[in-house]
Amino acid sequence: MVRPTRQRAAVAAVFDELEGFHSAQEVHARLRTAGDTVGLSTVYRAVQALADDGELDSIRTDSGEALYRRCSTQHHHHLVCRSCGRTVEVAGPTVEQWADRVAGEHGFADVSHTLEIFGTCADCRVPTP
Amino acid sequence: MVRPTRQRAAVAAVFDELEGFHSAQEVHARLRTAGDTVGLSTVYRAVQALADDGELDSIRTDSGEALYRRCSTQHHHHLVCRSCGRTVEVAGPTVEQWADRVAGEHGFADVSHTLEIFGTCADCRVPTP
DNA sequence: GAGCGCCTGAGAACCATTGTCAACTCTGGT
DNA sequence: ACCAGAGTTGACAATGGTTCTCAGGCGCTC
Repeated sequence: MVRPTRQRAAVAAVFDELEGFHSAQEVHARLRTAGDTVGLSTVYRAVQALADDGELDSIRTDSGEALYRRCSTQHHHHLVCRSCGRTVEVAGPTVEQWADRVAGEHGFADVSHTLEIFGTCADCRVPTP
Repeated sequence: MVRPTRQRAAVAAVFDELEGFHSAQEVHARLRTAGDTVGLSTVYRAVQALADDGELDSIRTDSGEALYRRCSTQHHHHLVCRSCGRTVEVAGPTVEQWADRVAGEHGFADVSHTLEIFGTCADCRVPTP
């Protein structure tokens, strides 16, 4: 049984306030400085629980750190700027279908997939003369 | 100055022999069992150097482990069995184009992407009666 | 062959993440 | 309200991939 607790609410609240991706460590630090003492383990657990429930979306940085963010329930992918980290959510029915079809053709069932697109966004691109 | 050494050649050779993605740890273990003693640190350095040179491509697993593979001239993705780990290489021109187009629409340049498909292969699926 | 640097490698350090476990706190039944 | 039981918490230890350190090794050039 999942029980609503102060700590869980606190973690969820952080993602309501913040835009974009944030690490568990960051959430923990933020709660600490806000005077809201929540154990680090608890933050990790809460964040993972939220991710399991589909309330948070997670990606990995190049350094292997896990980042989470409040996301829409519908399945989508991310377009991430290599320079400033800005992310755009993109939906791609085409890709979903393609992935399912290809997997099916090879006899794979219960299919899921991960897709991240990286690039340099317009703001970060240096206007080379 | 970059100097060609036995160790670096050994690491590069591993990726010539192997298909798909492999971790630095795995490369190290493989060299060890092959009687080719190369320090773990050196494997990490070699792998990163190769990645910097664009000879290897890297991704992160869900657990945060870094995987590398030889950049084949031909771009493709992987269909991985969750149970036995069997992988199938799949090419998807559709996806490539879609990714480029979507990125372009959002003003992103210099686009790359990672895509992995997970599922349960026919052999591992339990024939539920 | 000699000297200069880059390179190597064993181990320690690092750090995000996960595991442990006793104490705690909801929740439902009485 | 009270109690019992089960989910939760949090300080701390442990884990594991990756990086750092530094003394010694080795390739290159002269």
